[in-house]
Amino acid sequence: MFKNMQTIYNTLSRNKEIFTPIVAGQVSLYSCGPTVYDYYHIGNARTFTVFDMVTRWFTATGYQVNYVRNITDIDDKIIERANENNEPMAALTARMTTAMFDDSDRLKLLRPNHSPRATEYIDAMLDIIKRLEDKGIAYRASNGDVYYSVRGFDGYGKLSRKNLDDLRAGERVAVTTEKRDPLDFVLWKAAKLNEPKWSSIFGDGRPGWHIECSAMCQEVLGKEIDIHGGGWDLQFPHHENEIAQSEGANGGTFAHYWMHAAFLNFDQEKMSKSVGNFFTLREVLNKLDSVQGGETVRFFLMRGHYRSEINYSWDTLEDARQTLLGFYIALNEASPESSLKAQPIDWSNSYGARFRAAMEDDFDTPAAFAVLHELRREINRTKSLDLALLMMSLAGTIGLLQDSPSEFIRGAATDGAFDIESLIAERHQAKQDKNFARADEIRQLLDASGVVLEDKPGSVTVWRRK
RNA sequence: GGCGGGUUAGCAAAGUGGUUAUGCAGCGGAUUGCAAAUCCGUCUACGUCGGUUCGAUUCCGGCACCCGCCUCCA
Repeated sequence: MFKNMQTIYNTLSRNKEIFTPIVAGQVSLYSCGPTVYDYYHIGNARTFTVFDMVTRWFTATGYQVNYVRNITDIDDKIIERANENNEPMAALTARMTTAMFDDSDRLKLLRPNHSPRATEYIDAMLDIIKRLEDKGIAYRASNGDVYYSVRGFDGYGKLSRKNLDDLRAGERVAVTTEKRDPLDFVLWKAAKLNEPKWSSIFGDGRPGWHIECSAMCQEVLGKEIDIHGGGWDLQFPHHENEIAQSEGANGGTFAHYWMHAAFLNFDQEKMSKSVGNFFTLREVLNKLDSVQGGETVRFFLMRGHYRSEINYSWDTLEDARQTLLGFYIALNEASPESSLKAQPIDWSNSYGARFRAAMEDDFDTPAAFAVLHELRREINRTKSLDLALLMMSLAGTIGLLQDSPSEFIRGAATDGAFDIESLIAERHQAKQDKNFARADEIRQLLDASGVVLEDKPGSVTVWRRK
């Protein structure tokens, strides 16, 4: 039933190609999730939003998507933070996992089909490590760690197009004498004092970071998946290492397509926790209107193509909000009373066809939005309910414009201590009395507290948030 | 040093070998008591130097600048 072309940027080939799933009509998607030691920042939010968009789009066009986003709940940073907080590690990760889902709900992210936690897959990790050891591409070091031997896997570097000798030339990693090659990475870390540990045939210890994703992906989705995603910074070494581990242990092709979301920058620089120039999503949302904020951030994050870096600033966020508001105003004008519900889409429609063509060209959301803007103009011209339904249905395929227009445009309660309706009534009377000075005074009063009045035909005045 | 990405009008952001991207802002007009919203119209582009071509922002090469990865990182 679904025959149209899909192209996905494939970082292995550098070319756009026709997307061909392993099983017709189904998409298995694994995206690296957060390490739950703190609230996540809006850079993380971008990546999550990208894969939420991908999931929704595939679903909207007839695929059955199995979307997995893991939760890393064992890691150096978690241990460190738990110690700092004097809090049990499990309490910290539980708290941050809950916060992560709360924040994600506010961003209107769909819950992934599965959100596996690393600590629940230790056995699967150990099993992979054992198989790698059996194949001679993992080895036990004298300090009790188990390492992956990058020289033992032919394809090492194929994703990030790095070669081992170049990497050696620029080596900046402190060389551990335990490693046979400086680029070998740890699969199993020998237990240390006061750190969580699991017993294993390799001795007590805990897993390295990279093996966690290989194991969770394999256990939940299988040894071969359609799409693997994450942020650009994960391409090397994390994803390269995942390939080395999974293909090293299982053979075959681990992931058929790799999608990497570009960075969200601040002051033209990558936003990251290690640099400290980051804003948490909840911090940003708390500064925005509680009704409009979530979708504003979501829309802002999708205004750039997922492979292009975008810059976060208050101005670009506000620009996104104004634009989004314009869509909702058009919907509200077309359907002031009833709330709209997304409908099945007629893709042969000119707008639908072009929106779809844009999305199928490697998820070109900016081009898709251009089509929505055309629709918006036509809706404003005609007040067509059908077109309004089409616009919100199209936008709905990627999780936008699903709120009640009348509620969205008004936003949360205003901070001014005004009875807006009675002021509107008073202004209406003033206008009838030709007392325009008072009428304007009322409008300015409300405007100062962020409420805009609009006079409609038939002596109707409506208000919305500025 | 190795590898990768980028440079589009005031800002944001797509895309294309020749024909309007788009949004926000600006300007002119319609509408309005005045506004707002909306509609109509409209001005600012493709880093730089060469090459290929009838024609390049778009392909190729050099250069400059910016960013990222190579260390935990979305």
